[in-house]
Amino acid sequence: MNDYIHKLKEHNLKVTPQRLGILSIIQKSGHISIEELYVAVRRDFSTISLATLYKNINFMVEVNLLKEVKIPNGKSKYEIVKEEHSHMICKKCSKLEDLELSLQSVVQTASKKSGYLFDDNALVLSGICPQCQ
Amino acid sequence: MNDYIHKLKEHNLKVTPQRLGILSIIQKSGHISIEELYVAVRRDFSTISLATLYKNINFMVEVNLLKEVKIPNGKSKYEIVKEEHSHMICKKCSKLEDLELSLQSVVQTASKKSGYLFDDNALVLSGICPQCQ
DNA sequence: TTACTAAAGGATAAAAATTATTATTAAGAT
DNA sequence: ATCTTAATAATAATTTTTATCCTTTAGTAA
Ligand SMILES: [Mn+2]
Ligand SMILES: [Mn+2]
Ligand SMILES: [Zn+2]
Ligand SMILES: [Zn+2]
Repeated sequence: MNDYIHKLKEHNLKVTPQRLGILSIIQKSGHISIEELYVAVRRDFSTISLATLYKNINFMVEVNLLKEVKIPNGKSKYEIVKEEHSHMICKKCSKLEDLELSLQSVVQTASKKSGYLFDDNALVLSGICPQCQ
Repeated sequence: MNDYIHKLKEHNLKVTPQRLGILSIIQKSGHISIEELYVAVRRDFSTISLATLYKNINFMVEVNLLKEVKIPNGKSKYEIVKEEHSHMICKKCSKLEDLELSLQSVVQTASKKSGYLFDDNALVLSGICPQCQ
């Protein structure tokens, strides 16, 4: 059936229709902001509370089911956690896309240079997408 | 004298004591959040309005005198614009540090792969700093 | 220097974003 | 079917950011 059920239970979160609805919309959209998400979720759950949405987003981020993507000069978007990846954003159309890119050598260089032990990274490249060029 | 005077005039912003104070504190601190900045600025300008602070930060970001650094799981910090660089943040002590690192080959690879034309990037590596290890 | 003008500052209200509270509902367990 | 606890909805409160409006001041030019 739905994989979210498993993921939720895995993290000791009860499986509610609201949570499944939220996750399904985030999945479908790829990346979505809180406001966009609220509008979308309300199409399925007209009475859902904004507080419920915030609480769930926060929970899910805490248990690593969701990830916040911070956008330069823009509002954060949320996505379902998957393999580590970077992002590209188009300055014209504001489209946000995934980018699979190995940062291994960069991270290794950084670690050697600084003495830090890194276990996470966030890279957003900004520019103009092919369609907008 | 002070280099900020030149930078402000360059961007058609009037040179006020408040602005010089704000810039001087940001410079000294390296990276600073709005709240921290407000506390610090009020030591020099006890009556400065929070609105003035926000307005100035926004202006200065717009004219590229300041840059906002968005931190994963944390509040944004601001810094004086300088050469392009990346950042490292320690998950234990929350210290934020600059990291000079060439992303040229990564950006080039990304561009080839995606067709985007990139002119900006934001990379934050998260981990444990040497002192906290 | 003085006077003028537009921009900037300060006080405050308003708006937007997020979190807290509390009574009701419902998921998961027995 | 019942029970217990967590989740939801409604709402208030808090926090963050922006707008308004009046006063002050920086920059300019007599
Ligand atoms: Mn993504
Ligand atoms: Mn920096
Ligand atoms: Zn585009
Ligand atoms: Zn540390």
